[in-house]
Amino acid sequence: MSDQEKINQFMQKCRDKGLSVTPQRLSIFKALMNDSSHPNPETIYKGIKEENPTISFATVYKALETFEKHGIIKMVTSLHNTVRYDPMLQQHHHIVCAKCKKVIDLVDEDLNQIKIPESITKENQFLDFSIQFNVICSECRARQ
Amino acid sequence: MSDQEKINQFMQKCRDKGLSVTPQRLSIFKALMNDSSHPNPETIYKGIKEENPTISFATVYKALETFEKHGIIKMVTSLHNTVRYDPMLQQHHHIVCAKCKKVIDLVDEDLNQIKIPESITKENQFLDFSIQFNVICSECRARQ
DNA sequence: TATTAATTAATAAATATTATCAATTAGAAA
DNA sequence: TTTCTAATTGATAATATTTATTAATTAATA
Repeated sequence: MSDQEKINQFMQKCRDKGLSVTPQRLSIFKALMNDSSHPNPETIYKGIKEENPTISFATVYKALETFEKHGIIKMVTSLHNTVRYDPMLQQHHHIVCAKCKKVIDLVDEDLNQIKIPESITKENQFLDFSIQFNVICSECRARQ
Repeated sequence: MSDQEKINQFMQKCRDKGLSVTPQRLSIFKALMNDSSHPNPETIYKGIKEENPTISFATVYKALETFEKHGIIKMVTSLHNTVRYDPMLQQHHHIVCAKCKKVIDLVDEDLNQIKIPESITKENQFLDFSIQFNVICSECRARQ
């Protein structure tokens, strides 16, 4: 998809969701749309403030939150708010509630049998893997 | 494994790694060892300060970091330091460097075919899943 | 073009994490 | 058991990240 197509799609999504297309939001989206480095708000802010010297850091934060909430971009780090620890050392997977951030362990031998792509082991020192299942838990679903 | 066996194993690991077994560390480990809620440092701190009223929050932070570094516990949130965004909406997976926190996208149709365990879909509203491959990337490995 | 609700910029406040350092203590050695 | 030393702790300051507030501005609709 060309840049222009991505931009058009972005603007269409905003209209569909009732979001204003502001120059700030467009600038933030353009900074992210071809960036595969999974940047954080600060990196995006620094990347656009030359072109957009009056933009506020809080605007970047809020725009990214808004885009995510409306499914325009994804959050890599759904559990970033605080570090969380797990005493279980054996391989297992996590069921994560997107609302309340509850994390449930899932031990499942079948899931451990995934074939690790060679592209990973060729380029890197492989350590381990874990699957994150994103859900809305029954409590949160009931609460809606 | 009984609680006492877990504690003995913990103390043995500490000795093996040259870590002192302090009352504070023991208290922190005991709070975590049977806790499957994936707590954060604050929750652990609150849970033990009644028994251990002089313990400092920074001690809890540091002990947890130390345990993790030595493989005694696991961090659920290896990318918690800041929120990070991704413009790619199609299903994909992430290769994460444990050292530099670089995240590389991996689109792999085979990996998308995992059979979702029924225990997940029965109890929750399933949204999606993503596999995180933890590695040490070639740059970080070269740097060691 | 005028109106209005949404958005922005600036900044303060709140929250989370890390660093510093003097005092204390665990574990090794005598 | 006591002494010694390096590691650890507690207290707190510093930093980083995120969220809230609010007056001014602006995008989108009529």
